[in-house]
Amino acid sequence: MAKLRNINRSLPMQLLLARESTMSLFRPMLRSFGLTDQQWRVLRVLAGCDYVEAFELSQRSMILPPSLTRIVKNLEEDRLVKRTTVSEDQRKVLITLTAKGSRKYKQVVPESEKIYRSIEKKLGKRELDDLLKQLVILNKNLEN
Amino acid sequence: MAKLRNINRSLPMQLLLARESTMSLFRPMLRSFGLTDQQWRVLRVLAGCDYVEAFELSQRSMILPPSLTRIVKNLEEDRLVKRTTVSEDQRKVLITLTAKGSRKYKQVVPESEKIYRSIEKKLGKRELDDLLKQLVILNKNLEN
DNA sequence: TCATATTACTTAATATATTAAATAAATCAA
DNA sequence: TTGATTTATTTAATATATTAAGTAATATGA
Repeated sequence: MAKLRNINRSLPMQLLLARESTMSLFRPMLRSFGLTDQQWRVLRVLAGCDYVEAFELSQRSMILPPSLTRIVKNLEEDRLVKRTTVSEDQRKVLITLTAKGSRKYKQVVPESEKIYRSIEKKLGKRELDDLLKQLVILNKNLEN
Repeated sequence: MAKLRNINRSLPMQLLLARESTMSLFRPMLRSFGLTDQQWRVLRVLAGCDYVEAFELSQRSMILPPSLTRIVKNLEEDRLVKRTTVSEDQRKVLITLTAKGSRKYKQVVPESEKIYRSIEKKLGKRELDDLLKQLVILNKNLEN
């Protein structure tokens, strides 16, 4: 019978496993702040600039527009972000962090970095840097 | 303001991006066979053995039990898999591939390998092997 | 034996992913 | 200028993820 390559030699499966074993270290911390993984990705992008258009936010947080619509709606209900429209182009929606959202972000950052450093310790700084470098190259070479 | 590391230096984000850029190459092919990513992961595990218990299938396909329940139900409706119980322990559910499921699997394998080889070509075989090796190490070192 | 705990899985509730279709504003072409 | 197209986002429908709770079968211990 035609057989597929073993899990250990499957790039998609190893990436899935790696993403999961990594995120499982951050998830309890994020949950303790009442945040989902995706909500944190959104806050993180917003913290880097004054406002972002929905489409750009979608790309930078790696969340497709339909999901983003709901996620932003939920974050808005939690008063962590605010949506506004611009008169120049009324199709566009600008999203910004509220003061409350900014405070939340500042609370999470040091905890996130703490976890990151523990990963660095487990894997070795050089090994981690090397892996990151290769992932960046892969992402560049496979981008459509 | 406390700032988080850049996306390019974030392991979770680079892994997410890498997983996505890789899977986006397989997805259209899987869809053309009427399969979701997760359904394919299930078929793939089942093809490797005569039958699997639900819990083991859950682990090996990296799908949590509640999701697996529905996915197997859908695959069963499509007549690609079959569920049976054993009299020794009536809590357990065994899942097996049907003849139709096995045919589907055999159709997908060569297409999957074709895509895999094109990735190998884009990234270079040595680079890909090296990356895989590092991911396996990461997964071993971070496993709880 | 019988109450208790554990195991294996399912159900439920909420959040997200994916694809297609809809909507509304802006742009373009004749 | 107006009808067609494009752009930006949302809605809809179905599939999956996550966490907690529920159910039924099995194992354990007094």
